[in-house]
Amino acid sequence: MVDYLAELKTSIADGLNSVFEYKIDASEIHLAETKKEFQGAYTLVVFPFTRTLRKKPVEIAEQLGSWLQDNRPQVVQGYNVVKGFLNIEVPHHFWHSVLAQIYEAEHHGIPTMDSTKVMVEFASPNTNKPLHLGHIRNILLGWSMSKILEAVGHPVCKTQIVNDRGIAICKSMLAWKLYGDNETPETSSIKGDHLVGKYYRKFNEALQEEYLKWQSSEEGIRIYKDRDNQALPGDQFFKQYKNQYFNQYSRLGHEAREMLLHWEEGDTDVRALWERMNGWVYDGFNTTYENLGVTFDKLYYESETYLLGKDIVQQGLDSGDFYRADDGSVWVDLEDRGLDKKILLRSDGTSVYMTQDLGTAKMRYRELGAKRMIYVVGDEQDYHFQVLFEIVKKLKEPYADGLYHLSYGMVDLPTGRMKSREGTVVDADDLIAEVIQEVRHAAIERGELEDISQSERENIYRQIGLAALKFFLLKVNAKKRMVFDPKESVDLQGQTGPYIQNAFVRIKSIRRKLQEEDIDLDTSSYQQLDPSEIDLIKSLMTYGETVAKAATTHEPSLIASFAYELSKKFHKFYHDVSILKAESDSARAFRLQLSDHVATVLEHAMFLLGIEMPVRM
RNA sequence: GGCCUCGUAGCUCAACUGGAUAGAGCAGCUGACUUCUAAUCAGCAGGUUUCAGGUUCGAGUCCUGACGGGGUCACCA
Repeated sequence: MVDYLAELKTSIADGLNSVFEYKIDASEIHLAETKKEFQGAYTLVVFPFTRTLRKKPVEIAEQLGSWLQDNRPQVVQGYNVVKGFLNIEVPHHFWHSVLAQIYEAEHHGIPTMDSTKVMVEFASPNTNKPLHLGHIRNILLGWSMSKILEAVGHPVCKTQIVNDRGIAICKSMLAWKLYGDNETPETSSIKGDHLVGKYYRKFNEALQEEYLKWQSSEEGIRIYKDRDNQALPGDQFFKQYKNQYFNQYSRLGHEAREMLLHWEEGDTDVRALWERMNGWVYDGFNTTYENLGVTFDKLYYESETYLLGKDIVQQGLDSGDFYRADDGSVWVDLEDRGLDKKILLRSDGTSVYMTQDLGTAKMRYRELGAKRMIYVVGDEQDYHFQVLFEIVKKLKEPYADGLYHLSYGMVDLPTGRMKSREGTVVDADDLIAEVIQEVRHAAIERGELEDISQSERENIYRQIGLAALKFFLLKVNAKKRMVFDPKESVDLQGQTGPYIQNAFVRIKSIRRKLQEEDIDLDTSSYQQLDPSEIDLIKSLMTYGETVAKAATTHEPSLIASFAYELSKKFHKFYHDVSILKAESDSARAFRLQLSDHVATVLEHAMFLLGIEMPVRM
């Protein structure tokens, strides 16, 4: 659909050739949209040609413009030159044909780029506590990325890896055993993941209490006296020492580690408790996922993958890519690639995180046949993935070039980082409930939707609330750290999800008014388009390439920006011209077609973000 | 400290990868609903793009350095 632009580029290339005998491929010509303070639709920057043509920019632009107007009148209606910028005016009949092309285009004009299978991993929760705001950003980014990749032709496998084992869940289990009094989600009516999180907190409280007592015990006093840095005050010393205390002196620490050992040995009781409590957590997570509107195609559990990767280590040793240290540990040296040495097997032969990830990648490649794998993980793990990918390259795995870390920035609060110790972590379930509640309030105040059933109304509140939340998180460049202001996230006006939904609802409302009325579909006699109409068409034309770009750059925020811009232009159009009471039948038909298409594209763009569109609001 | 990363309006974010007078939203002020949904539109105000150099026709964008924030440098995950 961009046929028009292709035609324009070819014309420009022809012009450069005939006027200046300058040969250039049309694909190398870069056109920008003309800024709104100037006349014209598209702009060619002629500065780059000045050097080879040895002419002043204005001369080049003038001669080229004049040639285009004379020799390609069907493409270029007029032009003007400002400094080195050639602004090109497009004949109105082109907008008609462009709209028609857009209307008929398959897949909304999104090009099919690649049909390689790709795996996207976008959730990796620990089972010792509920999901929070950070997980939400992670999940939404991954979900959107999956939809975008599907839109350009990839079969996508959406995966989750559950960190279901380790010391953390043992802490929750131990605390539950000690203080739980057999409490279950049923007896307490607490959501399963929250209940397990409650005991995780309980463990840390108990540990802290125990630690404080220890600090004034004989042993504690002795350790403090013997500290290396004598200048360090007590509270700071003990803060630093906590980890060591946990591992060496703590009774609770000892018991938790015992439990982990029992778990690894397959102790029936421990395993039973583990399965039971993890089961509660999964029920809880599933509710949250359902509320967020996300699903997964394949689940992986760390308890099943944590031993993987040892064969890869062997393979690396055999090929000489890895080496064994004197104490038996296995390492990889990546210093020639600007990285460090990294351990892959401990001296006792057990695997580390990296080993596990190597094994999991290989397993996924075999199982899913995915040569491309995208890991949606926070930027604190940038280095880890850099190393992981380098190792895979070193081993020349067939999927080595298809690995990508979609790294996103942390979510901060206006008060700073979320800190579980300070209780500032924004809980996922609470947050979802709050945005919906906010919408309910606003809707009741506006007195809208009173004529429909309670359940329909609630569904719309849910759609709007989630749109506000999701759009708020997705409009920001994924790589950037962002500030989450709870007040702003429930905003329903301005640059928000509901603003976009509102544009859609307005169109649907017009459609409802039409009923069975006949619409004259002949739009050709509508000649003089309104600027707001041209603006809309120009936006619609770019949808396909926007999606393509979002796919290649792994950047859902591009879709969010697009949807916002398109809605903004629609609201302006809606305000400036009358649709149902248009000045002529053909104007009316034209505007209806245009509006319909805006609705279709908006709905699709929002679908790529994982946001539903209500028909009323 | 080494490496990575970010720094744009009071606040939250854009800026088509080097193009015109740096744009939106929120917050503030002013106007527009008997009209197709005002969850909207129009306007005012708000900037030395952290600072200092450099590259060139042209820099928020590229290079060097400084300052400031964040991350990461475990036989943790």
